[in-house]
Amino acid sequence: MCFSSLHAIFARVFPAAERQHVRTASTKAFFIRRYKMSKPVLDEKLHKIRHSMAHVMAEAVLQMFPDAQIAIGPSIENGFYYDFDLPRTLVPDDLDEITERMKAIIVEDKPFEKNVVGRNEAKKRFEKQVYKQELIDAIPEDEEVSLYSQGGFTDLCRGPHVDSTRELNADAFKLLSIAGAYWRGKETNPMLTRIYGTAWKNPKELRLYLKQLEDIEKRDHRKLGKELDLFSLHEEAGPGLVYWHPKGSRIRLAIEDFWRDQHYKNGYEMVYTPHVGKSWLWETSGHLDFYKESMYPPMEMDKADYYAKPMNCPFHIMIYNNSKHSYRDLPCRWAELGTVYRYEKAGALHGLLRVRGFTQDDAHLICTPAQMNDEILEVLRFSLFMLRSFGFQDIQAYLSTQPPKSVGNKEDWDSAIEALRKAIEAEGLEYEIDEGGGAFYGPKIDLKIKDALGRQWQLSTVQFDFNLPERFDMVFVDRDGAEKRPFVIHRALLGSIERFFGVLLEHYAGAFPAWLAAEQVRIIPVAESFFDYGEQMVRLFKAEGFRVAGDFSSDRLNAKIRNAQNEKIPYMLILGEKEADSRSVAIRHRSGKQENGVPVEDFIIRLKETIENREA
RNA sequence: GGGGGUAUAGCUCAGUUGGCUAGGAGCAUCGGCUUUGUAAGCCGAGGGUCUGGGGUUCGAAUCCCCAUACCUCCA
Repeated sequence: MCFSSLHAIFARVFPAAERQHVRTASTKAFFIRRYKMSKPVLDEKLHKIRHSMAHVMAEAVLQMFPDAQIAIGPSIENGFYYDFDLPRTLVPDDLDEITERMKAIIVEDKPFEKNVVGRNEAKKRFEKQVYKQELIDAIPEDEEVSLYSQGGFTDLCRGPHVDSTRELNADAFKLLSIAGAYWRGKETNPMLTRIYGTAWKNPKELRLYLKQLEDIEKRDHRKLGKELDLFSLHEEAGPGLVYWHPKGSRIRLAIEDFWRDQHYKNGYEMVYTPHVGKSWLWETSGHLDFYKESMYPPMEMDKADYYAKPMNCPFHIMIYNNSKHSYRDLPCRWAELGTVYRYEKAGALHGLLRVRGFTQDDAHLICTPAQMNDEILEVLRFSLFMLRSFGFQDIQAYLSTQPPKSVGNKEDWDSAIEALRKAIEAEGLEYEIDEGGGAFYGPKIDLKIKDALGRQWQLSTVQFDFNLPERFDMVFVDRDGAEKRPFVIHRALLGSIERFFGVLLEHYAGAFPAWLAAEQVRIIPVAESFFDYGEQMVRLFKAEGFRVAGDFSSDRLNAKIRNAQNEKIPYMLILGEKEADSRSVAIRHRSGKQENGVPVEDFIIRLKETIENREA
């Protein structure tokens, strides 16, 4: 095999199952590039406003630092940025001054004027601007070089802009942050200072957007995880490694129980495999050639190197290769909640969303070529069922096809891609094709969901592998007695449990539906004299299989309700004289809705149904 | 890995231009009292190497340097 940048390819997509993605502007940009997503309906006016704001900001910054080098300043989703090379680093207070200067420029009502100039003139105009020189050189010969000016500021720019700064609203923008950014996004280039801002047509839109940012902050899984006592991370014990607390574990187990249950119902078997493997395994799989930098360093024992597993696939293949397989045994569908370890760069770690140790809801489908179509259709159907079960209805598919450099023959690729495409269409999913975007070892489907705030997250992935069967010399004995190569399909439905949990936590803002809630029912006696009845109820609900706890503290009723409400427990049962006398419960729903005098047995039946149906 | 920011009690945070021994606050915890109806009952107690290490200074939570982690952005 000879691939020019195999490592890069491998790192980018190897079991895409496992690539973790963080929700950031850059990730969004990444997806847009990668999947050539249909552009969102662009509001031309907003685009002009934001782009023009960037120029105004550049003018303001140049007023403060006449010697600043200016790089690029585009409009982006929700706003704009501009990159500068400044004589000193900016501090947050500088944003206030820049903002004031921008407001002053805006009210001056300066027209934006376009000038098409020759290359040489452009280079002369930006004599002292090294980045602009580079940009001018990069403009293709057949393209015009245009300059835009407002007042005293001129920038090399393709446009378009608003006609005058008057069209910008001085109260509808806000500078948000200062960040470092590499010139042209290359790690080896100098680091520039980037200022991010948001800009809108009017102050009301700005307020709405800032409110939305607040909402996102409130739902932050790191914050909720702490408040609800679900999980923690400990720098002194190793960054990027998750500790699941009892309440978080209950929710996780609810997810996993459902997951296992559904896998058995869908024809899977569970396997367990080791957490470490000798270098032979990783040499055979190719990981040591192409993935080593993402692996934990080896542990030496008995003169052999052992590596913590970054993926589960080689282990599943070992099980397969342990015996001869007839075509009659296939397909094998082997699933494992396999915990893997990967070295993520320090700056990349982020709560549960990007960690160094995580549990994939992994499975490998090993099938004959003839079974491929059915397997793909089935696994896609199963993925959708799982995602919908967790409350995600808005799902989009991305199909990635054969890149220029790849293993396997063209016919296999084509038929695999065709199978993936047919399956997507059979399920009636919206999808986009990323031509040449597959891994070097096979095409894939990724599924992305939209959460309660409309943010996209990639969860499921279904990925062909024409590489590992070769490397491990996997075979099955066909009807004609000949040994043939099976197909291997990697797939993860939820992605990783850690990441999925983080997404779910933000999606529900911590208020999990009853079937997932760490505590489903809180028993609250109104006074000490009803503790007996309360304890009786706790025993009863436990015996019925519910996750229940009683509040027998000396707090007053109001405080008990407040605590349960803050813990986002779906049902509070308030018990006093009336209830004890009639063996009933007064139900306070998390929503605030109240039902009094419900017979205990009735409530138990109802709650069982709610949980069984996975209702909110 | 790089730029910038941050690090004070279990949590959320005060702590002025460096000035007595952090007389820190609320929540949480513990103890006592109290408690019959839908989002905080009262009183008291314990809890800190101010992230770690170095430096400046008569004196450092406060200023400087290094390290670590976290946040954010870039990759």
